[in-house]
Amino acid sequence: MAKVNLTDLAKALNLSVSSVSKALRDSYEIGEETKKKVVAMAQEMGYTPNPYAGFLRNNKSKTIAILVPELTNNFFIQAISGAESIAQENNYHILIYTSNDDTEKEISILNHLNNGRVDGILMSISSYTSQYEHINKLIQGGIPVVFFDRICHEIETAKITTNDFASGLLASEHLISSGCKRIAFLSISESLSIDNKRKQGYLEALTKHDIPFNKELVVQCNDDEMSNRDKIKALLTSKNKPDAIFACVEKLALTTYHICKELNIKIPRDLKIISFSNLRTADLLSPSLTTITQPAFDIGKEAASILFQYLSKNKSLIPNQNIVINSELTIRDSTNPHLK
Amino acid sequence: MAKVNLTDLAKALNLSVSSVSKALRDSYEIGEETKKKVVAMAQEMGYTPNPYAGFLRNNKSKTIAILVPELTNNFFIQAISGAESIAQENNYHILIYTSNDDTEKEISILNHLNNGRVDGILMSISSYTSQYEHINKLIQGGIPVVFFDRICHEIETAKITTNDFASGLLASEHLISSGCKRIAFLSISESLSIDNKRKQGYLEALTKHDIPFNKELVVQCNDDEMSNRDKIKALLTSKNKPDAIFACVEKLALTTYHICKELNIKIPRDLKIISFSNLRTADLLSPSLTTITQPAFDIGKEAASILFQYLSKNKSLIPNQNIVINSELTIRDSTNPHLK
DNA sequence: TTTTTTTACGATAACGTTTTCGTATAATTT
DNA sequence: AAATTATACGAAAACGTTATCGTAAAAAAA
Repeated sequence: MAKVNLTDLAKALNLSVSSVSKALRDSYEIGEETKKKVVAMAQEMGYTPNPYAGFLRNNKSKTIAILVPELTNNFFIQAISGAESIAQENNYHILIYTSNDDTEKEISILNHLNNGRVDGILMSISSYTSQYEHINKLIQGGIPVVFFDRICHEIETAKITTNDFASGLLASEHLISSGCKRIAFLSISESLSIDNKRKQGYLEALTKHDIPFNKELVVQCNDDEMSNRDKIKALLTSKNKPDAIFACVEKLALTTYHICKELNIKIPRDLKIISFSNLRTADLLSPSLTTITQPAFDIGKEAASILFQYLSKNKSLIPNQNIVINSELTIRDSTNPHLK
Repeated sequence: MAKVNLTDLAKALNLSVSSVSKALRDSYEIGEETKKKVVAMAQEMGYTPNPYAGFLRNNKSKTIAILVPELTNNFFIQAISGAESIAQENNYHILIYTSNDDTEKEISILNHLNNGRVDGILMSISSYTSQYEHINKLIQGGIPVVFFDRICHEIETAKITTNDFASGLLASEHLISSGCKRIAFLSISESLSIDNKRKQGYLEALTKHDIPFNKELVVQCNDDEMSNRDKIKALLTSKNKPDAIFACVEKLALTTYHICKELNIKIPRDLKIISFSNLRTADLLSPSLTTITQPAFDIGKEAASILFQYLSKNKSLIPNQNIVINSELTIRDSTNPHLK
């Protein structure tokens, strides 16, 4: 059951390798009957082209990479799923990589991709990445990069995000309109663009409604679950504890839920919570969680579409552009002022 | 900024291409000083080997495929994450494919992979797959396949599962010991091995505890969310409605939760629920959900480990073996007999 | 010193495609 | 009938590696 290649086919057909190749690619140079014979024989002998030979010859791999900080994250997996759907349509293959939110690993992965293995890259940068040479190297080397969600402003290319500032403002105003006066903001990263924008929205809401900004109400979290627990617990047991929490990412809202359960803090009576989240069970939580839901699937689709659009044009330089797909506020019990 | 290849390097060093290649692969045929010079120059010129040239030459791609029915599924994504961690350790790359639980697509994807694009495949079969020629073709063609979770008994290779029968028995007995007498089983597929085994465990529990089997209490669901809703709703509003539900997969438990909310059925008072699930928010649901949690991450790790073990030995034929990693029962409120 | 062995490298084929170019035959035009 | 143009195919180079083999020069053994 040895693999059959073009040479085998050509011998069986008494044709040259080049003619067989052309026949299979439906070239005008080959007669109709010959084409049919070739296709039939290819079918019969179970011929499948060796992809790597073609990649080598054409310098194109029909493969893209998706790099995300983590896989077990509802947002990222939905975005990947969206990108995958577009990739299937375009007959592209997807290589998956995770950086574990580690800049070193991100650099290492991207460096390994800078060799023609992929035609393009879709990525969300790690929270701590602040130097971008490794990404610029790729683009200069002719491998287009499209950012989604955790984007990098400093690099000129396409960036797909949601309306983070407006959503941050909306979320905060929703809390304010629910009667909250001491709103805490749980941040996941000081350097991340999405985090900053959401925070800006939060600050804008405070200003707009004449609520004094209190530094202690901004809690700087990170990837360490344990340390986040401690920080949030400290916040919720402090003298001037907040009456509401705006979690920048889902994970922090869930941590808060756990802590509230532990400390017997009643949501929404004692504390209202809103969060950016793609949790499918938000409405089944106890209490159901008010969320800003990002269109993760569509963001992934859009990112992939843009990339393929330029790849099909053989344009590796994607002009700078910011594409924004709006999030949706879904009001549930965790911010309901009338609930005990 | 053209890509530099071995020829460029060789010219710059006044060496032959073959010597440069050997030097970079640390061959004993090359002198120490020369090696150093070559490595230094490679670094300086930013040489990265073209992977496809090597793949073509060596007939090895250091790439595996993972094929799952769906991505937006906690179990699969955790399993993929586990496999990915092992792949990173072994410097392997991962191509991701989804079949959308569609046998046709599964066949199409696997056929496209039967050409040396990947060195091996990790997969969970689609619910409806009942012919296995497309998989056998791969194995006979020298591409090893390892199954995880949704395995295929008919094919001789490594299969990683959890203890489905024992867990199904345990789950059912837990419901029985919580006082349930009319336990419904929500099945996701009649042909799926895991589904059958869990159901066998369920049946065994009934027999063991002298509970008569009632055909109407086995609800055959599928991938159509709407039709599942109807079926479960019909079940819960029928004359002989159940006092407990054992959901074979997470999705069906969540659908049941939604329906109960809608119909105002109180869990666990009116209906107890247990489910196979990898939901991270199971303990935050209203009420918290009693689960059989599969070691998804470990299953993925194990599947990848087995595959790499044979790939590194250049053995493409993996002997038949069933590896079982046990699930864990976590008792929560949804099956608590003392709760109102 | 002569012979053998080791060391260090180069030439070349091969992996399986795709594509450019050349050309014999057949078809068409003058 | 002669000249031109399609038509249908083959030869060969190229993509960038790796590995086999051959061989000078240097080192070791005789």
